[in-house]
Amino acid sequence: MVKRKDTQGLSEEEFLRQYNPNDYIRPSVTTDLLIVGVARDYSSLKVLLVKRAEHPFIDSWALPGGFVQNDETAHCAANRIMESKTHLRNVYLDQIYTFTKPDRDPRMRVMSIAYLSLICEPDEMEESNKDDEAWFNLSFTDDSIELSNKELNTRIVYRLKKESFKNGAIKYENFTASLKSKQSLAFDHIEIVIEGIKRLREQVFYGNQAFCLVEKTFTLPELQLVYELILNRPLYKKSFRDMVSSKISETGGEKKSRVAGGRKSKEYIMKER
Amino acid sequence: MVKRKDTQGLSEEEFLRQYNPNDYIRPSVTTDLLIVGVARDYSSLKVLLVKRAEHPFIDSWALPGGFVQNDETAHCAANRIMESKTHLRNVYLDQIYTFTKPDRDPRMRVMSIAYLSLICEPDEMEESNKDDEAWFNLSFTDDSIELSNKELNTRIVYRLKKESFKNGAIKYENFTASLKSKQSLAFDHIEIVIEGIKRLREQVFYGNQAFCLVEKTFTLPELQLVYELILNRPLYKKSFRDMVSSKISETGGEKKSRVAGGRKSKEYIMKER
DNA sequence: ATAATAGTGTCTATCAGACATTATCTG
DNA sequence: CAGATAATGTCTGATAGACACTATTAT
Repeated sequence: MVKRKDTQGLSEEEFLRQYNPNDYIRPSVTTDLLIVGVARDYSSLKVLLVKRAEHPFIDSWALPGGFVQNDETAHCAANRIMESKTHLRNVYLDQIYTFTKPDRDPRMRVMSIAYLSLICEPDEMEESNKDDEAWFNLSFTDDSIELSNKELNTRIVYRLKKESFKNGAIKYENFTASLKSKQSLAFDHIEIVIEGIKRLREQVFYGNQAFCLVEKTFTLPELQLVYELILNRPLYKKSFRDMVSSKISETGGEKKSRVAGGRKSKEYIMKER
Repeated sequence: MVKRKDTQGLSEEEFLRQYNPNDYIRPSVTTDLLIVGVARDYSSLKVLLVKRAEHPFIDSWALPGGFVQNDETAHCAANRIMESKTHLRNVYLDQIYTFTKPDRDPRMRVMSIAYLSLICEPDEMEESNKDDEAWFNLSFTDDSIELSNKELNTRIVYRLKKESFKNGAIKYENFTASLKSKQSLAFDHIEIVIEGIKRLREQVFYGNQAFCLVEKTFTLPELQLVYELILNRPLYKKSFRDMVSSKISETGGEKKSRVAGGRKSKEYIMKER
């Protein structure tokens, strides 16, 4: 086979030798993680935040993240960061969006590939409340988004405004956030939170993401609470049970709810296949 | 307000001055576009490909793309590339996925932020068949994906295999492609095509993407054909019309279909709101 | 017994699938 | 009129919403 020469009369080996990567801009690339869990009493969703010890945004809370290294994909980097923060492996991890505003980091051009992670580790969660790493309650309505931690006496609140713009022929709804509290999230991380939860809401009814937020065996009241937290609206018990019935099977076991009184719940497990 | 010093005792200005961006890997970042249109006779989806004139993958067909420049977002870059290729502005453009395999470009580390674009320009399409830029027919089944152009006598065919893997607690279906033709797509662009069409299929029923692929006014037979091309299955006429009825309104006009015989179609326009 | 929670039954409205029928156009 | 295409009618089965009712537990 004849070696094909290009427009400058170079073969592939010659081309690669003379090629100078510095002719193009080369931003730094990080992976930021929206790690979502559920409070032990199913009263709210939880998000893991870390307190920045360095400039820029020193002392602000941020999503855990880090630079993508040589010889690893962004997904590998997300897994690596995930394990270093939570000591969990093989958890749900899905690429959400890549954020590329030129000024999103004051140091230099940094693009961030955002990932959504869903975990169920209620025990780990409580004990891991260090000073620089904590689980925040997440509340996300149409008007506002709030990340709060009582022990740390910290509230991060943004007001949300729905804006619609055109994308080609079709209308597109989007949230814009404006800070309402003293504390704020570092960088553009509020946008990552918004985009991540939006995607989770869109997918949870047709996918099985909710099952990542409960334990391996679970009761239907528990699973329903998780759906309700994600969708931020109450669901009818019967309709919900009909909806999930094809995805689950009984284990035969029973579980007592944490509250006083009431009948025992049947225990279920996610159906294989 | 007192300037906050970090762990090394630096203020923010001092920190930014001593910060060295070269401490981290900095890949090149490109935007690649899956530009989708529809054949004038609604017989197939079309994808715009460009023939590579340089190494690597010289003479292979590739998705249009380019490096993200300083002071522009990836979305801006996608718009810029879009305009340079099609002379169209304000078309549908949606970020699909960011591809980051370390060896996806033999020259150096290049990450690609992939965008899906939907356009309706049947007249432009035909005339713009240059040697190094052409519209290919796209056929995408569960078994295979094929990009073909009759005038250029070029067929690019991949066999598809469904693979399922675990993402946390849930199963995830994925396509892996293996080349079946002499010609192939450059880089990992087949993965971009697969991911883009997958996303389009998932969204078209709940979103309004199909309206980007027909003209401003359209008939229901035309719109149904577009849905059927995207979903790769026939739809029942009545169910389809019930489904879209809330999204459209009659213009009062009528249109004759291109074929001989048959009743005139009513003309519709997408409902504002 | 009472309050609290878990689980079922059933009616309605909606909607996709399936197929049949009517309407309008060309030649 | 025949053949082709557009538009509509109607039946069925599945399912979400809404609400009522029964079952089981702790105090």
